[in-house]
Amino acid sequence: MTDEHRIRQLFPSFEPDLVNVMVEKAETREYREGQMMMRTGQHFRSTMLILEGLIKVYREDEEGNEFFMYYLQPGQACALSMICATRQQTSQIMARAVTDTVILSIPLEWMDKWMTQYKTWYHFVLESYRARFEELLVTIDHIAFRNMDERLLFYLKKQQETSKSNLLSISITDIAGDLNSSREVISRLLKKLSDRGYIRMDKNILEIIRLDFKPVD
Amino acid sequence: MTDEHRIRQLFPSFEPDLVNVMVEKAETREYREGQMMMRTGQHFRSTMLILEGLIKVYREDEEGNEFFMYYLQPGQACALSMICATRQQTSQIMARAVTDTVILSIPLEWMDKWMTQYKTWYHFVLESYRARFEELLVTIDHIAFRNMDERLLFYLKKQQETSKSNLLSISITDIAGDLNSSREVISRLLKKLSDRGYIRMDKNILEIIRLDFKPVD
DNA sequence: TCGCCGCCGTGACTATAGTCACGGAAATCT
DNA sequence: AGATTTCCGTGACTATAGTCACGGCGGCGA
Repeated sequence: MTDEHRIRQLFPSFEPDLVNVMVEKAETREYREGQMMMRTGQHFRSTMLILEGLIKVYREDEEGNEFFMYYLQPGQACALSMICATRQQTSQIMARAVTDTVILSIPLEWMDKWMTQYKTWYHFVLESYRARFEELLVTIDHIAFRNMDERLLFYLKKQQETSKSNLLSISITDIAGDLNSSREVISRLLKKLSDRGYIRMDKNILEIIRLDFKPVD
Repeated sequence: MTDEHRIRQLFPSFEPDLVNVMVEKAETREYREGQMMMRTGQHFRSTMLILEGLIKVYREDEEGNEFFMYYLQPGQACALSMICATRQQTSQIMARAVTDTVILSIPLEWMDKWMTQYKTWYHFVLESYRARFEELLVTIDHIAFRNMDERLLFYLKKQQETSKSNLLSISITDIAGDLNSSREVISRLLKKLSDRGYIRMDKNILEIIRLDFKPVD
């Protein structure tokens, strides 16, 4: 499939002229599973659209604590890179390829020019940013107001949506890392969820049965 | 002082043409101390620049828990209103005037037009958004990684910067609300800070002595 | 086959923060 | 002045989550 085709499919809102110039000016870049794509303090010289794969965006503090923020999937863009790029600022987040990933890298001078030139690009950028902002707000709600059990349910729901499957093959240790908790705590909570019939755990596969109800004690 | 003068002073980056058209198209609006300026779920039909006063922006969940996010001061803008306005989305945050406040209200059709027309406006909008985004990231760091005592210190530091004074006249109950904690907890922590010479508390005035060191046990 | 390693489960303990109950001090109202 | 309200401090208790120590299990390479 040509790049042009792929862009049209993943970003249907883009006007034809924009797609054409994008094919010409942007460059595809590939990352292998597990590779770091962005580090705290790094400067952007380009922004990126995701064509293939899955990217995990997270925050890390000085002591090395990680905190999962959100995934980026095909058809989405790294909002932070877009804004930071225009202002020549550094990022405060980390991004790692979860699976092999292909992105479209757009040099910041074009990113900037297109904003005034293509309405669809302008709207895409703002909407990307707004969506991430909302996502952060929801995240804040959770860590500020919710207990671990609710946050775990929400996390599983997101994983389910992202993978489009009820069978998750994620390790308990990883979940604990994503939620900035500890393995033991998550292990116990999963047991509780399992007892109540929300999930089933067999070997290292976690099956989601229903996440529609809040856990009540 | 004329509006034009005030805009020039508070937003020195704006190009002269922009200031002129802004004076013509925007309208000033006033809010009294304590008045709500924005509610969850409300639609924006305009964006706003702060000319005078102090606005508290916070998040509220279904059960009425409040969580302080940041203050908006003269020379700043409500980033969320800018983006939501362009996409006709609703807000997920609340804003209340802390003191009597004057804002410049800009209908969204102009806000949108100026983005392509005035480079300085375009950069202002993006930079406002980026700054708020960073602020949210820092907030997430704190509630995810830090304990209450550190968060309290950070909170006091912010209050100090905002009020440009070492004497804060905020109640303990309010601090607890802002940090989504409880009065008793904050009371105890403040006592600890006071014992260690970071602050002094006399009647209902809190004097900040030094916030440069981390509290160690 | 043996030993190592990564992942997991569990009991016991600790730390942090939230809750409850109470009483005191100061301000405000009538 | 007396009553009411608001804010504050404190001790005691509870809940939630993090930590420690240990042992089990399955995979995998030497």
